[in-house]
Amino acid sequence: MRALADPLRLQIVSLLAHETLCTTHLIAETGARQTNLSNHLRVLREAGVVETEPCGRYTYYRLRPEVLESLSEKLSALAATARSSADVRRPC
Amino acid sequence: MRALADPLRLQIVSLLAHETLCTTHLIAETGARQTNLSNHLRVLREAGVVETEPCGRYTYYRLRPEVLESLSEKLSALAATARSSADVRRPC
DNA sequence: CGCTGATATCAGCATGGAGTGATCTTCTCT
DNA sequence: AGAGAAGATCACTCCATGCTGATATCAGCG
Repeated sequence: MRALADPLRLQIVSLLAHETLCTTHLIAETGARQTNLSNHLRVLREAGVVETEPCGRYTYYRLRPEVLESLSEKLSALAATARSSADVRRPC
Repeated sequence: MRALADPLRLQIVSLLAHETLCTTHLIAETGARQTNLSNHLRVLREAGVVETEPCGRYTYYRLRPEVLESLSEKLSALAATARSSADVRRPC
């Protein structure tokens, strides 16, 4: 969750959802500095949201859909639980 | 996203998914201070994740499943897009 | 009414984390 | 080998935000 909570990181994830890109493309698309982008990409990498594929002197970043899918299912399950226990209320 | 990115707030949401609670219960369950909890509840309220129902001198908090559901669908859509464009790669 | 308990708000402090510039490594090309 | 580009890491600054204590508000009860 925290990895996706930053606006720039969410933008990166949206871009990567459509195509695999390397850092240079992401710099061009987002307008962010290289260092800044590299930091955010590290966060996404350590959270398992993206994976890297070195290709010569470029580094391609690809989204890992499983992670998003898994988070989506967790939220959906929470929502379902909430719906089914809508009338449960602990008395004071 | 940002509203759910905090661990304490996520805990609150998990608790509220099972039953509607008032602030006193949440204090007991989480062990957090009243002020702290009230601040987080405000964040969740302003994000539309929870809604309040004043009941005498108590304030009950209830989860709004639509919001979680909507976020879940957005993530799922992103994952689906990523899957379908897994082989799309912009050349450098 | 005043007291007490529930909850919200305010102001201050402290820390995490985002942004930046400088530097280092590694790859490619000549 | 040397130059230049891609990209990671480091060290630093600074701001957003989480936490706290004090205070305000309001409902219920004697």
